[in-house]
Amino acid sequence: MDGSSFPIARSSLPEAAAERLRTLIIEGGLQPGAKLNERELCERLGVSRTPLREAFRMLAADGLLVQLPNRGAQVVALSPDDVRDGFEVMAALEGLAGELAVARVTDGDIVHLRALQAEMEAAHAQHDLPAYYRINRAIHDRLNAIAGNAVLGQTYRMLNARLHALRFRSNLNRAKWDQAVAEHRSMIAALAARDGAALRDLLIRHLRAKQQAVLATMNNQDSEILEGGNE
Amino acid sequence: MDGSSFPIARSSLPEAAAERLRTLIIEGGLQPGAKLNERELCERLGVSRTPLREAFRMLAADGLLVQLPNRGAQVVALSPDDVRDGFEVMAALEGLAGELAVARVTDGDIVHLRALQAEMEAAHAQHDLPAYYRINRAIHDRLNAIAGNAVLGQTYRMLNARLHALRFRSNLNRAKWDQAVAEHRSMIAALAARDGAALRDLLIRHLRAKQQAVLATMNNQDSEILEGGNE
DNA sequence: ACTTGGCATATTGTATACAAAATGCAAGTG
DNA sequence: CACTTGCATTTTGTATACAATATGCCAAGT
Repeated sequence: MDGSSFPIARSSLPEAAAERLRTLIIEGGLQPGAKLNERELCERLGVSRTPLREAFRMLAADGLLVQLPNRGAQVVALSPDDVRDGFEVMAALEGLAGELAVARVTDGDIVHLRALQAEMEAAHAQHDLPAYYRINRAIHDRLNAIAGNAVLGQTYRMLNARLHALRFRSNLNRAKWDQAVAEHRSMIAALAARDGAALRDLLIRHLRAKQQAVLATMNNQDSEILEGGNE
Repeated sequence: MDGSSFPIARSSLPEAAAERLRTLIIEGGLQPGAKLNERELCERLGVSRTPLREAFRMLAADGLLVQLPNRGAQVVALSPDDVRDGFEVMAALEGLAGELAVARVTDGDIVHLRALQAEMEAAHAQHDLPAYYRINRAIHDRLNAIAGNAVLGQTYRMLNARLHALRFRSNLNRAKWDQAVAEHRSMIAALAARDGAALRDLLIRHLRAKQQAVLATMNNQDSEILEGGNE
């Protein structure tokens, strides 16, 4: 369940195909709602239909695509409700991660997180949005790792994959970005102070802000997103 | 994501096979740690290997079995840590469900839940443990439905499937059973009073109690569970 | 002109044949 | 006698052929 006992490697053709598809979906190479032709994808990925279909099942389980019976698979198109719901659950999970992390965090962890925070502030100062996203994700992943709950980590990653595609499309304005960076600072402070309730609160509010930002962006681009991407 | 838009049916051979395997695993027909021979299962389920393997992928995504590369699939054997972690996440999710449910619950829902509660008390009075489990599950499912968060519902069901197998094996003693029934009564009261914080608290404590019960049972039967099932 | 039925095509679903990898056993060697 | 090494067997992984289902088009009828 935690993956720590896996002997050495964990690669296989279906997993590799799933990974390629995952990044294609998340980074926009495959538009939401696009239907996935098996043969075409077979050629593109250089695999046969059998492993590709297993990859489909994996991604469907992750919620990245839906499989209609006898009608193939298509990239999931999240409705505003799905986004609202997803972030609500993410907020609860992150809140739990915060509470658990406080109970297990070491001084070394704090040092590490402060270093990441410094990197984030640098990226912020240089207006480097991709770097910001990367470091942001690293911080949240780190927090989950500190929480030391394998099930939480797995659930978190799964949900995150689904929502990550959207965050890429959210246009973070300056004020919100400033605020997000400040929130991260407070979060690390709460963790260092071992204040679980405060950290939980901060994380939930942080996620709510992200939720609002993404929903606002979605509504602006709604027509565009809903119409596009079908063949 | 919420499944409400699915035209009519949702059956297919892989799904049917997955469903059969799921119940086999949950109800103990397949022991934890047991390795699944593809050909043998093909004959037992009357399907070919291709759909069976897709069923494997689905169940692996649900965390009900693990797939080792080139070494087949085996029923997951949850460690005590996995159980602890799983219930921790379940508690957080149920807590969220409680909060959300308070915001959306109707009087009709309350009537329905009270009816279920009455059934539960009857089962309890008659020492009908299977009925109790069934109704218990119905109540929690209902609460999740009222919460109206599709992502939460899906995540909940997935985790629940994993832990359900264990709950079957937990030997509920009289005192704990009494307490659980009483807790359900309080939960419905809190919901009727629209007291989200209280309901959240009750649910989390309720899950913690279950966690403790299952963990205690696991430790008692540890040797049995860990040794058994590998032919 | 619009709908409806049926046919041709394309696409998904399943079974199976073949390839590759792992497992277990036996024989040989230190 | 323990350990290793190679072979035979079993089991999993992948490709592909065949079947079933859906899709789109065209024609015929209202």
